[in-house]
Amino acid sequence: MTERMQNAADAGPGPHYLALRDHLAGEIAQGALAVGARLPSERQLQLGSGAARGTVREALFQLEAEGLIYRRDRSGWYVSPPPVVYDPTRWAGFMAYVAEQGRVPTTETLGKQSVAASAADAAVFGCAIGTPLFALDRRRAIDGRPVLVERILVDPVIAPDLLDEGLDGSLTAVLTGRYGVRVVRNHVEMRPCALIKDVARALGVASGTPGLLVVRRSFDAGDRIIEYDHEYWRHDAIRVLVEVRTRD
Amino acid sequence: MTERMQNAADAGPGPHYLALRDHLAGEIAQGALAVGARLPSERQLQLGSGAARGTVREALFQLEAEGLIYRRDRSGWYVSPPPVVYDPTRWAGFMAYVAEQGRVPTTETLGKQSVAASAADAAVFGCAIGTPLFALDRRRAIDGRPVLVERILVDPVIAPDLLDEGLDGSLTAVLTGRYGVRVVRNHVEMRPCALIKDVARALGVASGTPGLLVVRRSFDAGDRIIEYDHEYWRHDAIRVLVEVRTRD
DNA sequence: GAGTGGTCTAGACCACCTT
DNA sequence: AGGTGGTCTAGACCACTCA
Repeated sequence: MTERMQNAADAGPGPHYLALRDHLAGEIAQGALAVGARLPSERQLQLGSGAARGTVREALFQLEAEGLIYRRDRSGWYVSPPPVVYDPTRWAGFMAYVAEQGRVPTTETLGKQSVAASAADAAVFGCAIGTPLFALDRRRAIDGRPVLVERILVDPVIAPDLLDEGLDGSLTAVLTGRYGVRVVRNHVEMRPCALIKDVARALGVASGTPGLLVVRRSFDAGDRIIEYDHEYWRHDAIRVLVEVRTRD
Repeated sequence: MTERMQNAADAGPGPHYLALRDHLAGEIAQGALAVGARLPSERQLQLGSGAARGTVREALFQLEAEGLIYRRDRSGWYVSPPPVVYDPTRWAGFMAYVAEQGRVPTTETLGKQSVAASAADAAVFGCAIGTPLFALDRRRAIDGRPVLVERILVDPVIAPDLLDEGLDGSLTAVLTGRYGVRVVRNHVEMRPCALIKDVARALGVASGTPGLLVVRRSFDAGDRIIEYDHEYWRHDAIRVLVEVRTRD
């Protein structure tokens, strides 16, 4: 379907950068450029295509936006691995569902600290601005490639010694096992965004790379917020899937 | 949070295009550039900033990727209206949930025809390749601004005279009211994509504009597929929200 | 240190939208 | 017809990665 709707009318000549895009996309589809393979350098593509470097880069940006390739800052362009499927209705934690799909998940804690609640945080936690909250910054990778960075906020009242725990696994498991918390409701919000500044740096991507922002809020039976999580994903690493039974 | 994580370390000078981005983002935040307002032309921004036009365009692309502005092909750059919230678990149809949010939805039928099932379609419908299917192409707008184009496939066996119906409203309503179909399960898949070719043209955007692809499949109680829908959204027009009660 | 992508310049012509 | 964004060229220097 994507192919049918978006590749119709391939006939016309169109811009040069789209011709180069089609050429590279073809090599990826045919396997001449395998998953994870590095593309020729921009200057080599320039020679091969006779275009200016800016035009070559436009073709590469197009493929990046489509999720076919990605870049490692100042290292090169590479063919993207297939995305993992994320189902917010069957939330099992990153480590679990990535492993289930035959991939190797890893988590790295970038920092843990106590921060003062911003106005927005205070609204979510129902506390006063400036109230201390635990903030956990993590980077997660699939098959060694960083795919997201996240910041999780937790109310210290719920997990007083959280920052002393091992936090490279499932945070939900820690909250459940160690603090007896029971999550009964998840609220998940998603939107395309651009990865910039800190986030881009942490993921090793160029600022402005397209991404997906996933905001998760977990609540217990008393509707207390348990986790407030912002995940910045590389947009080509994730596919969201929701399965819903219509209520009668 | 977005602000906290992404705007930290604003101190450094950084690239010129990010400085211009910050300037324009500030004007939008402060309301100096109102929602729907048109930005100065690229050449005017060039004069104001002393940068080359390519640099100005980089700043604009950045803001576009963040969803703050959008372009009308060869007309200009405009401040994006706020997104509508889409909740696949409370699926009520585009016309309904857009109106609920105080916006004005419209639908336009671009074409309706019988097409032969592709290999992918055949797999979804459980039919042979080449089997005739009804295809409905529509464009939908919010407050007059086109936000998505879609192609819906329906099995003629389920709705034999579908193409003779009025199809500018809710298709699900037609299938339910006229053909007695009952949808009990929805399968929704989402991923960032690039809007290219036909889709870009139909939305009046430049090829390569970032978008969101939503694929919906509806099933009845007998697990027969009722609707198979591909929606290509402008990425700044939609925000996905899922609310899930954890099963016990 | 060689090579890579990241940023930037200063032009140019075109297709298309707007008036 | 004039202005807009879309495409393209042919350079340049820089920050960074990698061997």
